[in-house]
Amino acid sequence: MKSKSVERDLSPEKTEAILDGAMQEFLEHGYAAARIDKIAVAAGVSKATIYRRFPDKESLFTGLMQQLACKKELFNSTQLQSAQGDVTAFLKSLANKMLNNVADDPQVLTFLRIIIGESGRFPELARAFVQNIEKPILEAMTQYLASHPELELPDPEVAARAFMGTLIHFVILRDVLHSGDIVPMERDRLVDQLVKLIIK
Amino acid sequence: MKSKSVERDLSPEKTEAILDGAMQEFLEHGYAAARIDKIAVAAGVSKATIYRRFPDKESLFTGLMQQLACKKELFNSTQLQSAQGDVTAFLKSLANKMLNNVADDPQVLTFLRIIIGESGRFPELARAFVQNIEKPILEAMTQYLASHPELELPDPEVAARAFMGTLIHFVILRDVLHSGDIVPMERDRLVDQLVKLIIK
DNA sequence: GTCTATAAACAGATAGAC
DNA sequence: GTCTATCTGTTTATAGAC
Repeated sequence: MKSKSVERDLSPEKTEAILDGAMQEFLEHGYAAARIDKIAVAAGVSKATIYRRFPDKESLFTGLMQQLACKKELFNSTQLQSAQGDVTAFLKSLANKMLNNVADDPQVLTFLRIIIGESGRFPELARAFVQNIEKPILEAMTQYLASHPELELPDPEVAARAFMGTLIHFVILRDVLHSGDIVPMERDRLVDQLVKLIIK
Repeated sequence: MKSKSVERDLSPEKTEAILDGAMQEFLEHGYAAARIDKIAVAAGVSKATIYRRFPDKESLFTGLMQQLACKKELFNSTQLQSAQGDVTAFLKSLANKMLNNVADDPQVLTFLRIIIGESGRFPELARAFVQNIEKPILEAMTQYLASHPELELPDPEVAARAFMGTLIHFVILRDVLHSGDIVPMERDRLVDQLVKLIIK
């Protein structure tokens, strides 16, 4: 009665190693081009050991990605931690934290590529990402903006979307699509003017 | 002296059929999971006929996608055709046209998935997309906003990015990531309030 | 120039030894 | 429970016939 569902006396260390290796391989090559063989090598186990815990390649992929889509740490480290200070300063610092978070971490970019790239074949994965990552951020932003009536925002929810959408679009162009030089935009300028646009 | 570079007396009809079949297959399955076999069947030719014009799978893929990334018709059918009427009405109609364009055409969504999903392995493809699609739209938007000084926009370029970013983010959440029900937002409401946010 | 048939390599999944 | 060796089906790419 101490085993959870299917897993039964399987070495947790190897399971962890497999998930690590799978993450590396899937993030680097995507689903279709990822090789079970490579995952086994990276994890330091045999393929049979992988197939003892995961029925097939697809299960390994979805299991891993669903797990990743819940790790909020990956994204919003600082989720509206302290709504102190004036609104302008707070929004700027929030935007900067979000941009730093992806700029520093290439894995976050790769993760975004996979989520969007595989959203046609793995819609549930995309939905889990939105449910666990995007939705909480949007709701917190809306809440924050709505709690400041002096801003006189006619629609805080749309304002939150504009804020997030502008930043994400910026990241997609600059970092995901490698086009920071094609459509150049100073990061500080974007943040400053975006905040002005929202709160004025 | 009438052949262009490598192509030499190859049936243009079959080349066209191959590109059509390749588009179907690549858009549906992505690069790695696409099968040359399927492309040949869809095009009504043999695999050898494909390999006579394209050295390998990768060339076929990049050639096709680069071509697609130039077909602006796919996207902004109406590119600021007539800047007539008041600014509010014009921006709303522009936003609606953009949203209609992707809502109606699942191929556009699939194309976006591929561009982003493969941007790690095919950075030049991503850059071609930005150069030919995103950049012209952003520049035209900036130009339009800047040509209306009565709006008193401190930074038309950032305003244009906010406008585009909000709409694209909306499309990504609702259509690309299949999450319109998780983070619901009435389309007309978003457009109306977004325009207000920009021009007021 | 195009097709049929095939080569050659590979990848997902498993049987059986330990 | 884990590994080695292998099976089975598949896939890119090409050689050779027409």
